[in-house]
Amino acid sequence: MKWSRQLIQTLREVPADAEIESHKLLVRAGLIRKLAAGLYSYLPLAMRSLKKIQNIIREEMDSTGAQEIVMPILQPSELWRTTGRWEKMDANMFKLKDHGGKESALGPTAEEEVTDLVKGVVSSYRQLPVCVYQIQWKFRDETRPRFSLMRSKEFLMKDAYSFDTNPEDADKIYWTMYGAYKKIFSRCGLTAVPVEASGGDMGDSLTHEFHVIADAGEDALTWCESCGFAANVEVANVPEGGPCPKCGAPVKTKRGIEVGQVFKLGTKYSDAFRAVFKTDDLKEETMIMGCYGIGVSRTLQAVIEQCHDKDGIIWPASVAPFQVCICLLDPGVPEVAAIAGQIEAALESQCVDVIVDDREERPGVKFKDADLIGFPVRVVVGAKSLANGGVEIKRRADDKSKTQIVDPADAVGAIVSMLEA
RNA sequence: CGGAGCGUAGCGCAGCCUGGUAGCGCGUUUGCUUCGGGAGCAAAAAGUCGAGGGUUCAAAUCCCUCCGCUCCGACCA
Repeated sequence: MKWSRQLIQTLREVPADAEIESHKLLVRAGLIRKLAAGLYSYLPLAMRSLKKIQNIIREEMDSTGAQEIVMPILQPSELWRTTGRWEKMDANMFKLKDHGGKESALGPTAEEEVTDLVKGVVSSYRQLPVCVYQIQWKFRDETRPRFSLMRSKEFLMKDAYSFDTNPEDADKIYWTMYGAYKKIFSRCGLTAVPVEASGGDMGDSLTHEFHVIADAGEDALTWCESCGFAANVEVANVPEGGPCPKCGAPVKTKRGIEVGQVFKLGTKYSDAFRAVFKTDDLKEETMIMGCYGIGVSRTLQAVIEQCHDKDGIIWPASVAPFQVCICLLDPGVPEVAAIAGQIEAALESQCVDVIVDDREERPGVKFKDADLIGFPVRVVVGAKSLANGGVEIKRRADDKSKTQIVDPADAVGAIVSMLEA
């Protein structure tokens, strides 16, 4: 991929309306642009990362046996009236009418929609348990959108819904999802911790939120380093230095970005929709539900909030827009360009995402931009590097002293092992 | 939704108090010189000064109304 043909525009100056580092970097590195408050366009670099996050989510969800579906964003009001949430969530929903006056909402979530769907498809215990998920744009009429993708009016969410015949199985899938979430966030390069949380209007008791610890986070957490207890202050509001509800040791307060949440819904929605199934002894029982959300676009920002330094983003290789950037310092010198082209082709043949900075820019500009966007591995190919014995390779996360000079013939192997490190 | 601040070129800003030809930096385009950590010089393009109304010979500037954006708080399935 040639940089000169990509829609990438980095900014030297910090956008005036950005407050936190990840927001500044999203804009400065050319990942997003604002349309209006809480509404952002995703440029190609952001899309590449977003797709990688989605694919990690898909792989982990699929491996639990969950099945991907997609449901309409536009949801008729009757669905919401069935559970009483048409009025209850009024302040947070974008509502609209069609030409005939029929009311609908842009989906802020999909418990009603999925319950209605599964109710129509499933009628026997033989079809259960089942777990479905979608990755779909969601809409919430936030009174105060904040920090770009962190709290926006339109955002990408993975929402999964489980349907079980008995509480034991429902419990099992809850913890299966809990485990899958840990893997998903870990594979995205994030340190995300599950904390006990409150269910809000969603359903009953048991729920965990997954938080990326960050000062910029919107949620306050009670944190015990002695026994590992962690909870949203909504459920355990213990002042800093106060006794831990579990072990009595003094607790700390931290802030977190909520990137996911798992809920046990029980029969709140299946009762409302009469989502029932036939048992093997011909009785009718109500499905037991759970729901499991991940803020996909918010996760993208959380990665940046957690992985950056003064020079820019430090992408984990798994979700970087490109894994490797080849800084071609003398694009006009045919032999130099040829070597860059050979390395590019060899990397691509090994399914490594690579972008070649072939722009007519001075070296300093290319280095600054490579650091700002934060490609995990930077390769420098130039007349000077070749005179010094080859090409330079360097991990973004390391300082300059870690630069290696390798023979062009050995570059691909060195780059791949650097990516795996 | 309450409180505070801000809207001037793609981005960052000055000018407003004290009304009188629309400015600077970055970015963009062209040329020359440069060329290993955001180069220098020269030239150029790009603005309904957020919108509407008012005052005035004259409004980016003063007055009124509205809209938008940001932060703090409330809210957050």
